[in-house]
This record gives sequence, C-alpha cells and structure tokens, in this order.
Amino acid sequence: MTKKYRLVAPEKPAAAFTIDYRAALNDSQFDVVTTADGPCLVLAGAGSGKTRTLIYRVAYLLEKGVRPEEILLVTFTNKAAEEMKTRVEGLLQMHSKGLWCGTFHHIGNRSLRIYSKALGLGDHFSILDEEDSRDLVKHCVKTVTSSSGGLKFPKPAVVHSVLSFSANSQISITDVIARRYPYLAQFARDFEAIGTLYTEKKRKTNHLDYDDLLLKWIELLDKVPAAKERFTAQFRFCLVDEYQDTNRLQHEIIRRLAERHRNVLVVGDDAQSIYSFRAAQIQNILDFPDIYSDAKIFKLETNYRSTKAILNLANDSIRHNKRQFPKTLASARGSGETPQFVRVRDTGQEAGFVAQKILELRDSGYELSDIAILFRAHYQAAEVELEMAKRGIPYVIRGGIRFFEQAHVKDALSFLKIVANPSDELSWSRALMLQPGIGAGYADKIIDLADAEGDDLKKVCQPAFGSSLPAKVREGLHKFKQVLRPLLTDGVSDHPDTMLEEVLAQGYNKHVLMNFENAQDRLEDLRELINFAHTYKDLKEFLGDVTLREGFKGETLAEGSGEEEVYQPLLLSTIHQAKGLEWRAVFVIGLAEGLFPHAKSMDNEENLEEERRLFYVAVTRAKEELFLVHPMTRYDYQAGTVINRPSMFVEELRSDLYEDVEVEEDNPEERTIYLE
DNA sequence: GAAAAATGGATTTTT
DNA sequence: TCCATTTTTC
Repeated sequence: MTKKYRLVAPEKPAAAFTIDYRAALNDSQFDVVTTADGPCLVLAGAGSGKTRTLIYRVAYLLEKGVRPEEILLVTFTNKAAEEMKTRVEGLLQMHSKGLWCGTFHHIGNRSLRIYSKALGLGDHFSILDEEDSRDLVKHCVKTVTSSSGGLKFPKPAVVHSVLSFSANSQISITDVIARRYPYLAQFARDFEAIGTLYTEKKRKTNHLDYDDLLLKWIELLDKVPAAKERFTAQFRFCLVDEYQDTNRLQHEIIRRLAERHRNVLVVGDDAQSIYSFRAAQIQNILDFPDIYSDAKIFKLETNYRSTKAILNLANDSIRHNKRQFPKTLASARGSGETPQFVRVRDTGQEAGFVAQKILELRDSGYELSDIAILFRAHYQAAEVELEMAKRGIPYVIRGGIRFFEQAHVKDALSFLKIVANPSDELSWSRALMLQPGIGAGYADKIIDLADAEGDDLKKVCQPAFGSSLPAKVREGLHKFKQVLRPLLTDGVSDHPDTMLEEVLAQGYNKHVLMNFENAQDRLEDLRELINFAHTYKDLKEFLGDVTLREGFKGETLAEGSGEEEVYQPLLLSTIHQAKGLEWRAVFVIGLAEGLFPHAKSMDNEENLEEERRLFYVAVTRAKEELFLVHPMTRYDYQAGTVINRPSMFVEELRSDLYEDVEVEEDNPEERTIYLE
C-alpha cells in the first residue's frame, strides 16, 4: 500500500504585511498606497513610478484581506495588464487569481458573457476586429450608396472611423462630421443611414465590435438590475490606469461601477494625454475633482528617470499649455548633459547625423538598446531606416501588421468561429471562399441555404446539403464540409487547440503552402496560435481573447546586419508607441513646423496643446542624452523641396535650456551626384 | 478570376 | 515619391 502524504496550502496571515511599504516607496507613493480610499485622483508625472504605485496599492489591499475579485484594475493595453498581474504576483509570492484586471474591452467582454442572455445577445456573440468591422461597413456603404447613386464616396475605413468616434464620444454622427470631418458634410445623411444599417447587421449576425463592448456594457448596467447589483456590490475597489486617455464611455462605465463603494482611484498624467484622435478626452481627468467633490488629490512629482537638464526642458515646454494641472517635476538625478538642438540640411543629413552619433555613443559604452529614435509619423523613419541598414546598425521598428489580423490567422479561426456562432456570416464567407470554385456569389448562396436549415451545422455537413449547386461549387463545398465535420465531434469543440490542428490537417496547411510565399513563417505563426489556444478549454472564451489581444509579434526585425550574435537592436518608434518607455539616449527627429507640430493641428488650440503634450512625452523618455533634430528642408510630393521652419516647440523654449549644433559635411556635393 | 492599368492619398493607433 | 487599393481588361 502506498503511503499518503498530504500537502497543505500555506496559511496566509490575515493582516500581517509581508511587504515593507515604507521602504519600497517614497512618501507620496506611500500615501497613495495606504490612504487612497474614496474617490482619489493621482497625478503622476512622467517617470514618477506610477505603475509601481498602482501595483503596491493592489498588493496592499490584498494583504489587508480584500478578496481579489473585489478589485477591478483597468489598464490601457493588454500588455500593461499582463505586467501588472505579474508584478503583483511577484510581490505577494502568490497567484493573483480572481483579480479583475484587464483593458476596458476585456472586462466588458467578460461581464457581457455572464449576462448575454439578459441583454438579448443570445449566448454566443462574436467580436469583430477592426478589419471585420470595416468589411461589414463596406457592405453597408454599398447598400446605401447604390440606391442614391453616389459617386466618389469615402472609403469604408473612413466611414468606420466616423462611426466609431461617434460611439466612443457619444456625439451624433452628424456632429462628429461637422466638427472633425467638415469636408464630409455632404455625406452626413448617408453616414447616418450606414450607421443604422451597420448596427442592424451586427444585431442580426450576433456580432459586437470593439465599441459595442463598451456600449453594451453600459446598457447592461443600466437595464439589467441584477447585473448592476452584482457588479457594484462586487467591486469594492476600482482602479484605473492612464485615466487621461479614457473616453466618454469608459468614464461612464467607471462612474456606474463605483457608484456604491465610491472607492475609485484614477491614475494618470494630463500632460501625457495624446489619444484624442480616438475620442480620449482629457476633460475626464481634469474634471474628476468636480465630479467627486470629496476627491483626494495626490501628486507624484519626483522624477526618477531623467537628468535635471532634460527635465528642465520638459517642464519649460509643457508650461505653455493652458488646459492642465500645473506640475513641476523635480529630478532625483544629477544635472546632466545639456540637450542638443541639431540643425541639418535635409532628412538625408538627418539620417547621417543620427547614425554617426549612435556609433559614437556605442563606442562610449552605450548599448544599442539604450538608444531610441522617435518620430511623429511613420514615414519619417524611412531614411533613417535606410541609413541604419547601410551602416549595419541592427534596429527594430515598432508597428507593423498585427499578428491576429493577418490573413492566415483569420482564415484558420473562421472555422472555429462558425462553430461558436453559426450566424457569423463573415466567417462563413471567409471559410467558404478559401475553397477553389466558391467565390463571393456562391458563398452568399450557400449561407442562405445554411440559414434555411436553421444554421444546423450537422445538416450542413451531410452530403445532401447543397446538391442543387453546380458541380464545381459542390466540389469546393465538399472540401469545406470535410474541414467542418471533425470540429463538430463531441469533445473536440472543448479544445480550441485540437480544432485548429484539425483545420490545418484537413487542408489549410496545404493552402498556406500553396498560396503564401512566406508559408513557413505563417505556419510557425499558426503553431504559436495553437500553443496559445492550448491554455483554453472554452471555445468562446478563446475566440474572445484572441480578438481582444494584440499580437505577440508586433515587431519586425530588420535584416542584413551582418552580426549573427545575440544583439540588442536600436529602436525606431513613433512617439505614441514610446509612451511609458525610457532610454539613456533619445533622438527626436523631424522637429520642423508642419511635421511636428503636424500641419493639421496648427489651426486649433486644443490640437496644438495635444501636439505639445506629445513633444513632452518624447523628451521625457530620455534619461541622459537628448537630441532634437531639425531638418531645414524637406521634399514634398506636391511642392518639391520646401524650407522648414524649426518646430515652434523648440523655438518657444528658453534658449539656455539647449545647445545649438550645426552640422558640417565633408563633401556635400557627393551625395547628390551619387543619388542621380 | 487573375493580371494590368489607373487612381488617390499620405498623422498618431489600441481594442 | 511611393504605396495600396480599385477599376479595367482579357
């Protein structure tokens, strides 16, 4: 007989703290962590340990005996949510299981799944990603404009962005157009009609787009008393990160959720609000003290990141904004090198300067990964990219196609989506059109036939289904059935990973090999997707998360570096994507009027202030060295070569805060001849 | 249904 | 200029 040994879970002491909060935090951070009950606004300057404070607050609450499911922690991105969870777990040496931590959309999805029936959503709504939404809008555009015979109608992507902005800001479509898209005024009525149709189509096919996850969430709290009762009771503590970038809907959601316990802690920096173009409103954070008249306000103003020289420049810049909570960041570091304002002839010389300087920095002990090149818009990186490749400096450029929006991933998933939600027509047509012989027309016909069968997938898989169709189409349909059939077997549909394996085995594998030149890479992607799927036992949950999660492959590595060793590449990034990160040396390129601030932001004080905040974000990324580069001419596709004035964001600075540098070149003629 | 020609548009981007 | 998308053509 085997001897039994019983493993007992270690007992957690109720209110005995394992963490020495006093030692881990500065005074203001400590205040937040231990006293932030009731409505609280934490104004956290750049580099002031904002994330750290939030994490310790959560740990503190848990140690005080608050149950994990009573804490709601909302973040801006999935990545941030993952980081928070991991760090809380690391602090407490335990699993943070039960914590409601994620993005607004993620938590909305989770809440809606619980009450989908009460909301009349059925038990199987699917989520449309950006591309799906656009496709659906496209259909609607066609329907609406064919009747009115409209020529030169805006692109579906434009229509969708208007609809989405309208939803997120809760401003009517007509008003959104009037305010932000005046040149589309003549289409306002059409847009309204498309909006109505789009909503109707989503309802019919059981789809929610990203915006609906927020809209329906509010509806849930307003119209389903049981849901409201449950969530307002459950979330004793609501914590929101990056509050300056929340939009109207998100603000409304938090207001409702915190209604009962009123422990709402929002953290952010109004000086870093840079997402108004997707309906974020800085007013949410500015008005917080008015909405909660008893709100406590905390300021975190010690900056641990940058030298005094860099911070002085940042402080002097943001001071020009009117709409803000005035703050003065104090550096915890030494005075440091004076930032340099470098004037170069054109973008070619700009690239040359940046490259040479980077090599010098490397020689003086910097790793490439200590350095970043930041820019306002992606296209500004082109020449720098070229130069890096030419000089063999390995680099990574942030952005690129998102993993889960790539064709092959969506193809493979479409079969699973049909199983999860048979009324998902988009996935039907996607999966059907993969088969040779079936085009858009026949896909629609088949979908109608399936609809007539009441979307009974088992019936669809029988040989009799579709027997009236032409031979070629039947052949394709037969193959489609072959893929779908195994997915319906009992036991399989509980395992998204097995389902994906089946899809690959039944022919998609071959399809990838035959249709994509980089087939090997794509198949590897799909293996990765299967690994990810392995952690799920519920199909719908898996599909929801896949759609809501940005890819693990957001970066493209540049090749041709020569060095095969494990190298740490240099980063090229837009300023938006650099938010929250830091480097020892930062180059901000393209600091010219018209580029930065962007020409389209110049006519309006609000936009201009946002551009200045963007500049502020850029310079506060630097820890030790900051280079502001001004290309004095640029090539415009309409006007040819244009003279660039320096950016007003530099001109308005006190001139003792930076050092002027002019670039001399050995052989200015050579380049031109070389290029001709 | 695929290849060739024409057109148009060019901030920022997560979910 | 350069790219992606749409329209046209075979």
